[in-house]
Amino acid sequence: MAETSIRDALAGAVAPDTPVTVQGWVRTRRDSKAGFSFIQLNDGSCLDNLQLVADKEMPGYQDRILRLTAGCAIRCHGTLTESKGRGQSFEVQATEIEVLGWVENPDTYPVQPKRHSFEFLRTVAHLRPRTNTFGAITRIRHGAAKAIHDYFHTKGFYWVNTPIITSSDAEGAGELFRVSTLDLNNLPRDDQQQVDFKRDFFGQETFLTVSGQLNVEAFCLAMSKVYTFGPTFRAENSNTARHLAEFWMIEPEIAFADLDDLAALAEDFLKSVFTDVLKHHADDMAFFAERIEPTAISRLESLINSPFVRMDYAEAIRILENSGKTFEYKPEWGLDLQTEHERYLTEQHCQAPVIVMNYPDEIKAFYMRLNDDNNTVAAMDVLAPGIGEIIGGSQREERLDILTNRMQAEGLDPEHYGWFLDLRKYGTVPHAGFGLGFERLLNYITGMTNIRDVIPYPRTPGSAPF
RNA sequence: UCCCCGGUAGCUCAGUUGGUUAGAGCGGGUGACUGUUAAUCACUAGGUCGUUGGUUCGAAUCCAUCCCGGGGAGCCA
Repeated sequence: MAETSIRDALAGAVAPDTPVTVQGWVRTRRDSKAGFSFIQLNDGSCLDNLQLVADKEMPGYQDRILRLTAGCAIRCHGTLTESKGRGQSFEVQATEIEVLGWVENPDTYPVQPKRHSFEFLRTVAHLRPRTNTFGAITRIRHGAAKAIHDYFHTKGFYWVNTPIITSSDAEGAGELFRVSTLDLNNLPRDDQQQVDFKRDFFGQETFLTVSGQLNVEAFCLAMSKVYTFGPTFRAENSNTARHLAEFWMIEPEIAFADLDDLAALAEDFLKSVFTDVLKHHADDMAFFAERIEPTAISRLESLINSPFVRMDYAEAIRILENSGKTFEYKPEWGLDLQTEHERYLTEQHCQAPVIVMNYPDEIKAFYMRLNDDNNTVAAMDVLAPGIGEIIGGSQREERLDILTNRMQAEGLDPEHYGWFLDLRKYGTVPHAGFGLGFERLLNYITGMTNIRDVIPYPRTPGSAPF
C-alpha cells in the first residue's frame, strides 16, 4: 500500500474509512490511561499535523507508543476516519505503528512543542525545519521560487545559469570572495614578489560572483528576454538583519526595452508573484499573519491592488524638500535617498508602491544608461510601503563610446571587459534589467524580520556553521 | 566596521548595598486523570551562572579581556 501524505489525508484526498499508511515525525503525544494515546504527526507536506489515535490494545502500546516523544520518526498503518474530537476533521485510527527512529535523548532534544527564539533556532539550523515556522518558510520559499519561474516562463523569458566563479570584479574591489587553490602557506611569487596567479587553478585571479548581470546581458542580446536566479556572494562586513554573505538573486534582462518598459515589468512581476503565493500557500500565509506579522497578507493584497506611482528622482527630492518634515539626513539633489526618505515617499506621500527613476549619474553604476541631459542615468528603484527598496535596476548603456568613457571615469580598465564591450560593437540594442534579492522578497512575504531566517543555512560575517 | 544591549538548567527567563544548599515556567522521568488539542494535577531528576585573568576573607553579582548573540548605523540586494 502506498504512503499517504499528511496534506492529502487532511484534505480529504483519501476516502474516509479506507486503510492508509502515513509517516512523519512526532510533534506531541497525549495519553489517556482509559484507553488510548493521541499522537500529532507532521511530515512537512503541510502546516497542520495529523492526529493518530493509538489504542492500548494495539501491538507494542506499552513499550513503544508510551515511549514516543517529540522528534521520533514513525510509520503508521491505520484507517482514515472522521474525527470524533474537535480541532480536526480527519484522524487516523492506528492499527500498527513502526518506530523508524527514536530520539536518543528526549531530555535534550532541541525542538520542543513550545515557542523557541529565532536566535536559538539558528544554532540548530539542521533541526529548525521541524518547527511550524520554518516548515512554513520552506514551503513559501519553494512556492515563491516556483512562482518566479512560472512568471518568466509564461512571459517568454529564458532562465540563464550565469557562472558562480568569475574573473571580473564588476562592481568594484573589496567585496569579493577569492576562489583559489594556491597553498596559502607557500604562495608562488613572480619577479616583482607579487603573488603569481598564473599558477592558480584558472591561471588568473578568480572570485565568487557578486552579480550575474554582465554575463546575462550577453544572452539578452541574443535571446531577447532572459533572467538569472541563483546564488550570489558579497564579502562585505555588514552585520544586519538584511544582509547575507551568500544570498539568491533574481535578475531579469530585456532587450529592445527602455526604463519605462522595465518599470512596467517590475510592477507586473511583483504583483504576479505575490498573487501566486497567496493563492497557493493560503494556509502558510494565514500562519504568518496569525503568528509572525498581522499584516502579512493584507499588505500583499494592498500592493497587488495599488497602481505603482512613478516619479523622477528630481521630483522625489522636491517632494521631500517641500514635505515640511525634518529628516535626519537632509534631502538634496545629488545625494542618494536614505531609508527615511524612501519610507516617507512610499508610506506617507504616495501611500502606494513608488518607482523612483532617473538618478544623478554620480551615485549610480557605470553600466547605467546616460540620459540626454548628460546629468542623470536611466536607473530605477522600486520602493514598497513597509520595506523600502525592494528592486533596483536600470536601462543599460548600449552606446560603445559612452560606456567606455564611463568605465574609465570610474577607474575600470576597459581591456578587462572586452567581451562586455563586444556586445556594444556587434548588434547593440537598448536593453534594461533589474535585480531583486530573493531573501528580501521572502522577508516581505512572510513578515519575518531577519534575513537569516528565510534561507536554510545563513552565511554571515564570522559565521558559517553547518 | 562603528554605537548600544545581552550571555544563569534542554528551552524561555528571574536572581546586585558581593555572603551559607542559585529559582520559576515549559520540556524530560514517574504516577494520577481525561476523545485529548502547546491537555490538566502531583512528585522527581537536571546548572563548574559564555571564556580567560584580576579585585576580595568571599564573585552569577565588581573590573579587564576575548568569544558568541541581538538591536541600530553605514553599505547594499
